[in-house]
Amino acid sequence: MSRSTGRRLTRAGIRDVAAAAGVSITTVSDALNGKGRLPDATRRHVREVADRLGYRPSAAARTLRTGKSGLIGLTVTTYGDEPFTFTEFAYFAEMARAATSAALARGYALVILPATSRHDVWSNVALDGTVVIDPSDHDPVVTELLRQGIPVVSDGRPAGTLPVTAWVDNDHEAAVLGLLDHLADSGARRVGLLTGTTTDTYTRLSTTAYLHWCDRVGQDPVYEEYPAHDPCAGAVAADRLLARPDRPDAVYGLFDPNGTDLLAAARRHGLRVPDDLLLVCCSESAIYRTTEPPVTTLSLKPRRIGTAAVQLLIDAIEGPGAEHPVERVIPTELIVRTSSQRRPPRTTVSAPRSRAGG
Amino acid sequence: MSRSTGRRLTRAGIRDVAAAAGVSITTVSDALNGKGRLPDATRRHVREVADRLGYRPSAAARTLRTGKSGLIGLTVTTYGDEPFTFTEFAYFAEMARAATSAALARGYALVILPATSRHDVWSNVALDGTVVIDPSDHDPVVTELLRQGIPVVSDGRPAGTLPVTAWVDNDHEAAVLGLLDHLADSGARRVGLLTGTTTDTYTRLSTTAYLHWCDRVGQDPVYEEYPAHDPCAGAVAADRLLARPDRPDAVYGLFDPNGTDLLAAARRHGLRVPDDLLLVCCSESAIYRTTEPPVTTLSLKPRRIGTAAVQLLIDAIEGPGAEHPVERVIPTELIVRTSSQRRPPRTTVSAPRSRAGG
DNA sequence: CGCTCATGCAGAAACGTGCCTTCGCAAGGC
DNA sequence: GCCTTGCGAAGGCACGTTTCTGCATGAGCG
Repeated sequence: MSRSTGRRLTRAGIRDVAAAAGVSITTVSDALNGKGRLPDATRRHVREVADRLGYRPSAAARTLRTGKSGLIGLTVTTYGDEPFTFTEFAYFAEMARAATSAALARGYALVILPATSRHDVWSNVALDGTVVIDPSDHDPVVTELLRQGIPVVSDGRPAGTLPVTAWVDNDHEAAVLGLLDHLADSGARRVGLLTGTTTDTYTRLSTTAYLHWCDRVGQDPVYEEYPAHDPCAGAVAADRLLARPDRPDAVYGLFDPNGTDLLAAARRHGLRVPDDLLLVCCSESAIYRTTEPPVTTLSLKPRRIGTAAVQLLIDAIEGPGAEHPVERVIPTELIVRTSSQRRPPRTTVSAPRSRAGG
Repeated sequence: MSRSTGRRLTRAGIRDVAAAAGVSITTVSDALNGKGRLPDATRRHVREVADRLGYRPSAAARTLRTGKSGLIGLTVTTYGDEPFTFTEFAYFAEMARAATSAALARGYALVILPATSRHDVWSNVALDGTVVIDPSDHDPVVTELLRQGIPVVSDGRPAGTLPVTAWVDNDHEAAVLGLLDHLADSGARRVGLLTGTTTDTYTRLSTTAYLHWCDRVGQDPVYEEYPAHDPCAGAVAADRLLARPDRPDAVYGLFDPNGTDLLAAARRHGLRVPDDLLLVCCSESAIYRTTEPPVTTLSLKPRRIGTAAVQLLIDAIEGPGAEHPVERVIPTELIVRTSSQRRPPRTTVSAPRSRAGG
């Protein structure tokens, strides 16, 4: 009745394929999904008819029936109201890219969602699991997802006792300690830090590692803070750091743009890099290969982070998860360039924990 | 029967809310969605019970019933096999960020999908519409989507007669012509081009605009091509360009990293910027504000592109689309810095079509 | 008083799959 | 000749929601 009228108005459904092929709905479903016991002739016939009608199974109906949507959420952190830290630092872009690639390779697609609790949009999409970036201690979104039985993998070790399914992170303390040792090996007498006012785990761990290192080697800490989400504040903070009476002769910048900011500040203050000032910053950008001089960078390996997070998440989705959260630590890489070497370079790439290199 | 057993095994459904509130399913649905004619007392009561049970409507069921998923696809171009151009150039990251933000503001979420026809993953997600980046002439994915009645908005004016719902683009010819005029105004005698071997619309339009300009001013074209997806090839091509016997005294680089590549190449060749070589590149990166010297950049305004594309798409989804494709041209912005000025700077920002600036 | 009409709510039909159950039928063992 | 076995395929329910239709009830009105 109403079915015969909807000829070209609606997309072809599994019923139409069954009718056109002269078989039942079950047979069509089994033939297309490779299930059941059917002779190859029937399978081919059904597939051919389905192709001819341009049949596409309804993702919504399949999701409703099977409970699996093939969608993975990826939270993007928001500073303030509107803007998303997506390209603020190349880290996020690289990580998202790797995560997208890894998800697609296993038949999943990524959905970009805001870390803030935009309730309407979160509950409007059926998620098989979620990757969250640096969740806060008692993140309401994460808690709600876990309550619903949806696996959550965190990029960044959760601070409190947030019961995530798994987490991936670098060993930030070890990375910073190794990097500071490298600067000291290069002849640094007083190492300064350019850090952020934000309270995220990365900033916190890196800063405390710096303070511990200063304590260990008996140096007074010399650091400047600025709101990392403000692209202009970094240049100002770099200037402040180099204008101090206790000016450092080596600086580590926690954020991606700090390298160019510090280079520009050094030029303004008449400081030569690396002769008067040693420089390292944490960055994933390739531009530091061609700056004048090339800048030593600490890479957090966002591609490996993103890939590992998605792999762990899909493993948890497809297999029943373990009781305890799975932990995976990704090693960092210190890419040594001219800016942190007072003597002719010995090696180009070194591991972060090479402490015995006296 | 089977319903009473699934107490905590399954999430609370609308039935459970109805039973707990002592009303019918219809009343629950109407109360939560603000439809129907219900007294406020009933509405509040139902909302309260739903909250108490932690009820979350099933996105899959809603999508199946209403035909709207609240999901928008965003294609990412792939070079070769695996890698996605996501962070290759800051353009994509900025554009995706703005698109995500605009979509979320209107209650939609973005799904990242590969431009190549990964059939399984495309048909596994229910899309209300899609934004495609620079589709090829007869893109099979776009054709299939349009056949299913799904709106498609293109970033980049479609080359052939691809019947997209709408498209957003810059006026690349005008931008390049204005930029070359600016270089000529600054005293350039022979302007070179660093371009790509790829066949995408942006590269093609920009290159032909350059050739037309050369033809108009009576200059022999001087250009070098390289595969834009290879991050190392740009530095080599920049070197080639400056090593030519007919070395240009001004260069425009089509891609984001070309600025640093050309600066490094100029240093190697002993050329001072801007005294011996004027420099402009197309980039969205903030680093060119702090390079030595700061580099003039052409911005394609990816934030406005991404926002406009999503706005047009959602308009097409929610209102019945017009017959003819909607076209929107976003103006570019030439951000003039030291690298393209031989004389003391007169202005910092100028419109691309300022030709009467003798 | 009987008729209309607005109000407040319930019943039930879809939406398009996946899968569990059943069922016919032909062949083979007793 | 009857029961078992296995193959091939059909019937029908369930997933959880939206929404169309429709039934009571009480008030307004001629």
